[in-house]
Amino acid sequence: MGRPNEEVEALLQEYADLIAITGGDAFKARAYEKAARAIGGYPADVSHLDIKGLREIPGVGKSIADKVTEYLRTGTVTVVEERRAAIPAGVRELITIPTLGPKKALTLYEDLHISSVNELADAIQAGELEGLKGFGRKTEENILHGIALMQRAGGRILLHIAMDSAEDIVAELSRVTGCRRCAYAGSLRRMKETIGDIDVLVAADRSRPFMDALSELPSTGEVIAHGEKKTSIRTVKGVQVDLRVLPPGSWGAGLQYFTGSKAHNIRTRTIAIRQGLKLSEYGLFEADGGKAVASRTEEEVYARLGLPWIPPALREDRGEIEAGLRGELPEVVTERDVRGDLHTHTDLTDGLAPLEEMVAAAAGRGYAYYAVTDHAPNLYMQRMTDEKILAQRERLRALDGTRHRMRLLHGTELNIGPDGEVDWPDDFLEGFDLCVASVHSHFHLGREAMTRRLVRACENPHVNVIGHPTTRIIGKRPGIDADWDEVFAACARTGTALEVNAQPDRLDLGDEDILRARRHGVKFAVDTDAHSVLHLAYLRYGVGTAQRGWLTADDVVNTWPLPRLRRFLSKGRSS
DNA sequence: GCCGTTTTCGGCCCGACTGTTTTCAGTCG
Repeated sequence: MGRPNEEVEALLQEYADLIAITGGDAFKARAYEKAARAIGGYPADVSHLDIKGLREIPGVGKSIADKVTEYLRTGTVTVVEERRAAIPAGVRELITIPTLGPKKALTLYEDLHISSVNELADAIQAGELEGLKGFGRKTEENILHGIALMQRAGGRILLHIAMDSAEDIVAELSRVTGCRRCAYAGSLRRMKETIGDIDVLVAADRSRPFMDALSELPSTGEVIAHGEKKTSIRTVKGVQVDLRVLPPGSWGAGLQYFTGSKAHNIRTRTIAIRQGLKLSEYGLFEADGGKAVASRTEEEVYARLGLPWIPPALREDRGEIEAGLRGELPEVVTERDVRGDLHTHTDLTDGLAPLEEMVAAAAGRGYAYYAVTDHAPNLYMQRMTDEKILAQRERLRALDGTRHRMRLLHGTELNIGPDGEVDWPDDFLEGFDLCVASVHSHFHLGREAMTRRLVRACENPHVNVIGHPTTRIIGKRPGIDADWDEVFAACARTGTALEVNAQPDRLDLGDEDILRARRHGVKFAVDTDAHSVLHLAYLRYGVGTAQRGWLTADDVVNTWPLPRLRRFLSKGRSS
């Protein structure tokens, strides 16, 4: 069930929330938040650290180190339990609603005894908030909107949460005697941005040991169904997992069937029918007589249907069948193609790790190049100055080439102001190897103004990548409104790449927008926007999203060799 | 609660925006 670091991070974050809700010292709450984040992003396993080791983590002092130790030893922390007893869990849930923070949550709880999102929605509908101090009509609207946004995610979970659970379960089941194959399928394998439930497949002659093993995992909270062919459980984190055990001979057909999507499978089954065949999770059979013709591998099943093997990320019935039949399936970009990350942070701004550690971790991933792009001054809270970024450049140049010959690029993440302006003048920007530029404020300009703003940013001769272009946060904040076709055209015209931001709660651009942008001839940068060493591994989600957008390596500038990338970054200026 | 051009306690990411106020509190990035 996740790394101990994540458990501790969640616990400390919860404690911070509880302090905030109960009106405790805001700085104390922030101290816990900071420590939570630092522990979550800390490379070493906290359960292997003693008090001294824990206190070496930035933001962790005596008190927090003691609480972490208490948690690791006993599984609980007394003071956290006390606060939990005082505040129902549902009250904490309230602050996950955008625009609703700890103060309003406490008012709702104390004055109206509201302790869940549903109760709040009902109370607003019933007009019970009228007259409550600080809650006007507009606030009610915003809250209802926030709740709707949350519910639209429909209990679906983010990709990386599902992936962590799925990989744990696959690892566990793979150890069970008799396991021939084990893998996750479904929307997770297709790398959809949110996941409803996790499908796990096992190939084995006997199903019982696997059904039992899943039911008995420590991460299993509740067994929903326990049968011969299928077992469903809910993890302690509330994620539903469906396990199916297939005869080894049916592995390929089963994997194909349970990977979906439904729309893709309808197409493959229709093709089978037209050829006098029948396709099911057990194999491809002759319609009359039922003789099996293919089932061992996915390749075999697709081949018998006259199709090449189709990468799971493409299986959405968005033209992949037709392209496959024509032999024009794109060779989608893979993680191996990526030569470097072009958007990353260090502890000079809001990253957790120092420059040297991020660079060492990047080198460990085998990158040919790596860009450091800390925040620029207009994101005031980061307190960037000319002196600080230039000093970082010195440090970076000194490190350049010392790590497996990986080349370092010095960049920055600029802020795109409401009129499309950025933080520094041209002559200062000239000194960077590349500039990412992103929207961090003024999310509610009108469509026209927003479009003009983004186009102007593209036209800046120093802006190379538009970071997280829509600024959406999945399940929390919709993307900004702009005439995207016009923005995409501007990107193509000016040689500005669009980012596919790999943070699992962003995945921005998303697959649909990528497909649209690609038609304009835009180039892309698949970046992690890493704020810690661990985030560098999020690249896989960005690549998955890029694949869902049908991108090839040629579409993605950070798969290119460095000289070609540098030419792109010069935007036509003589360098 | 953590941290320190620091040894003992004061400052802690700072500014903008929104909505509810009528001078400001709460939330967000």
